[in-house]
Amino acid sequence: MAATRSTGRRERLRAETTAEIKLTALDLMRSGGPDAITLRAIAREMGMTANAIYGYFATRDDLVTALIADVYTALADAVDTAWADSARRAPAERITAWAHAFRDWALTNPEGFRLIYGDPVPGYQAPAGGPAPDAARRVCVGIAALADAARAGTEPAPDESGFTWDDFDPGLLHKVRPAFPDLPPAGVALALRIWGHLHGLITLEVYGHLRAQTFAPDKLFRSELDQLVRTLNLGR
Amino acid sequence: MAATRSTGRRERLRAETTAEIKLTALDLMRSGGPDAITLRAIAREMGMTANAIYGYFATRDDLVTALIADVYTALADAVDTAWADSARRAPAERITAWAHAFRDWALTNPEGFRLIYGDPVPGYQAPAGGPAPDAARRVCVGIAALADAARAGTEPAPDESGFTWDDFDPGLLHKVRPAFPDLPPAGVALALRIWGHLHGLITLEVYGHLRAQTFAPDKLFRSELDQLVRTLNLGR
DNA sequence: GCGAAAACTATACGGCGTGAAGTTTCTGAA
DNA sequence: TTCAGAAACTTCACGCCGTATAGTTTTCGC
Repeated sequence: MAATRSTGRRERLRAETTAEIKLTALDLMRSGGPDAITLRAIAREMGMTANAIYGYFATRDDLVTALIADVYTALADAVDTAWADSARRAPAERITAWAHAFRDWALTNPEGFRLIYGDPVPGYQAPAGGPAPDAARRVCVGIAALADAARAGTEPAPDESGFTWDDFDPGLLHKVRPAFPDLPPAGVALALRIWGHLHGLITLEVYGHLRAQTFAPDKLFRSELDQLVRTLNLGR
Repeated sequence: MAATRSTGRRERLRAETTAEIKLTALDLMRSGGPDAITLRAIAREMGMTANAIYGYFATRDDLVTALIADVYTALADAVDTAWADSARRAPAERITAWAHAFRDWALTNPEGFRLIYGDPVPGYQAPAGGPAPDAARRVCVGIAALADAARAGTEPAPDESGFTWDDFDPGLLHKVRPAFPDLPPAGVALALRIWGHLHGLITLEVYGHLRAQTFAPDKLFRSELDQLVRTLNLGR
């Protein structure tokens, strides 16, 4: 017990420093973009030496990986919350709420969005399996929920899509199928396609490509959602 | 005349070196990703000093901007060619051809795609107006052509979208409206939405997010196009 | 109180973009 | 043909970066 308490103190300090490093990194990212995440800048900000950080993260990439996981989790939390908060509403409204939560998070945290989905940081190599597969799957499952909610409002179309379970990552299916037992393979495909739709519009907007063409990206996004709801046969 | 010939020679050498710099940079990008584009590496490859490049590009960002313009032009050429080559086919097939050309180019040149649409290079700041607004608009016009081809196959739906010409960049409209005089504002919005759909799926695929979830991204893309053709009322 | 482990610093290396100054090469006119 | 000047290019320097190695200080468990 005494030993536990002692190591507990060390571990607590360690955890605090680890958290401070990540927080400082996120601060730097917010003010200077993902490129501003440098070990030396973090150390400078914290009044340490750059090498001290190596006691907490083996390499800069490890730190970035941890940041991606954290930020991705925050995104997943945001959309999950929107979904849960709209539990009593109609599917069309829930889908709209989910999608708006997704876009709002991205526009509020553009640097975080770029960290997750773009080239995070100069020379960064994502570790095998991706840095935040769990959060990524949470987002996918969220979209599967959209697809499932839609399916509930329409007759089960004959599955002529040609998709089978073998087309999808087992890790994803492991999360999706128990949650939505009636969702067919084509439903998962639909979910991924919807993901692509939203991701594309948001990415173009976050990276400034959309704003070069239209002054009303929000109107465009709403229009997209209207069309989505209509496509899913949820009525307007 | 003599003077012209002389300056002509200097200018020719200069143009050749400029081209060699860009070519070397693209080579480095292809083999090592956008991050590999460094002045020193280019110079090393060319047997010069890094500072010699400053005689041709004022900063590294200027070089990157020129590269983006070139690569974006290559992309625009690729999709324009696909569109032109399918001139005698049905709209549904043309749209499919265009979209496949877009995706094929992206998958064949993932580094170029990331250069255009991602964070091009550490610390790169795009100049005002974007590096390749012309190529970007060419791509947008291409998608407007898709939307216009679709519109031709369907009755003009009452425009309840709420879009007006004021919602769009004049530079874009300047190219789109003369080419497609009957396309309403909602048609431009549709074009941008389609752009978003394709861009999203392709981006997720190029950045590896999609492959983490499905083994059949191509099937997914075809499914997306089927749905697009159906949505546009172009028949199967 | 002490030995060990953990946390942290100092120094160094090579790579990066880029500024300033110096050198070579080419050119167009006297 | 020679020569001033411009253009092309090199050298050196600075301050960034990640990170490896070695040394120092602080802290903890006994």
